[in-house]
Amino acid sequence: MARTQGSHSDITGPRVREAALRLFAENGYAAVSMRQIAGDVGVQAGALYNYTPDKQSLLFDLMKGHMDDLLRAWAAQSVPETPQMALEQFTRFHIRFHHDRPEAVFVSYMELRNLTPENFEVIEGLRRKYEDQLEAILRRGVAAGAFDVADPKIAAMAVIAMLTGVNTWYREEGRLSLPEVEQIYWSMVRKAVSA
Amino acid sequence: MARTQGSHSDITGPRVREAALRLFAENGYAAVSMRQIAGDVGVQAGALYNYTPDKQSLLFDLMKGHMDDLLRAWAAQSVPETPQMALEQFTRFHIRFHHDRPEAVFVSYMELRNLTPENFEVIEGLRRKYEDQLEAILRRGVAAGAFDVADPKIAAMAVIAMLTGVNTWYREEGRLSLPEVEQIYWSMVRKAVSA
DNA sequence: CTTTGATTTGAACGGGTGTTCAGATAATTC
DNA sequence: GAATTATCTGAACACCCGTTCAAATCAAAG
Repeated sequence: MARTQGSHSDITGPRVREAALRLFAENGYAAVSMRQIAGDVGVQAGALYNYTPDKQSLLFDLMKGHMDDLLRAWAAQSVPETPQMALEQFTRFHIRFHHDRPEAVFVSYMELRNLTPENFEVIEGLRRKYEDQLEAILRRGVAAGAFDVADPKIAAMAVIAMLTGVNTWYREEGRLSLPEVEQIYWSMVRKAVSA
Repeated sequence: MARTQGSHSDITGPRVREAALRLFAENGYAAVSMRQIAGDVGVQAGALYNYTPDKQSLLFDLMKGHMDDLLRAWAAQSVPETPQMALEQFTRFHIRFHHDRPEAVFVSYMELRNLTPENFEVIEGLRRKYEDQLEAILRRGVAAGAFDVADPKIAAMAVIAMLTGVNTWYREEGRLSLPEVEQIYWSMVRKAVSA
């Protein structure tokens, strides 16, 4: 018995990635077995190897895909006129984008140490690229006299850490809507770097 | 062959916890085996069970110990006169305390999902207790007209996320000393919640 | 110096791991 | 409708897992 009715590469491939993402987010990369992922897809473990060379590549592809999505979505934004507007755009963009894909965010932040050194370098490079976007905004604001931060690089790290933290506590059914959260965080970010 | 010269419970016990903490921080709870921990201590795997009933308790005890240390150290501080001074105290305390024990911090934030539900509840309760300390400071500041935050609870989460982020990038050999980092973050925190 | 009790070993338990692959099956092509 | 190709199964590979426990060893007590 093999190949149940209606099965296709185009269907199984994405389902493998979806199941892996969900299980990695829920239980952690090391705690999830290929057999678990396969079971979730409704297939035997061996079949997974039609879609990934190994477990490590599955993790890496998920994280790389997430970082690519992030940078692509950011690059697709319009360029605001002032540093102040750019910072507001970044704040709201970061909160929304991360809110929309909590599993990918969680995996990308938690499973860095389970990447091989080479794969880690790639993801780390992409992350730095994203951080550089905010740092550039802050530098422009300082140059224009709109912001006052002692160290733009560190301020960028601080702001990103603060914004990413939303994912740890925000619940859809909670007392605040996402726009309200955006507003609260934008207010804090604006003041934190204000001149 | 058993029990090599000079071995004692008082020595092996702490060494087990130290090895477990270091290995959990480095590779993650699920990826570390009892045999690895034992090997690090210089003992066979079976001997570990003189010091912990099981692997889960080892993780829980490390995390519980860390949270207890945190709350005890915070409680030992003097109570400042103004909300502004209290916030500065919290900011500097958090950065220093977390800087001093990066492994315990890392494990306590990364391995929450590897706790049993009951153990998770305990750790989560302690964490909330700590967050409540900051929230109380913010509320007092708002009541006194010194701070302006739309939502003290969320502001507390935001500040803590920002401060804890220091651990992800700070390096002893980096270009900034810890007092300098404290100053930069205090400046941002102060402004972020300012009236 | 013997006895006692704490400490550790080493082997075993049942079970799970990532990965490979020949053979079976189903969809597609001619 | 037969041949081809993509897809999947099921079993096997060598190895690692947390935990238990009788037996061995060592430190301390009498």
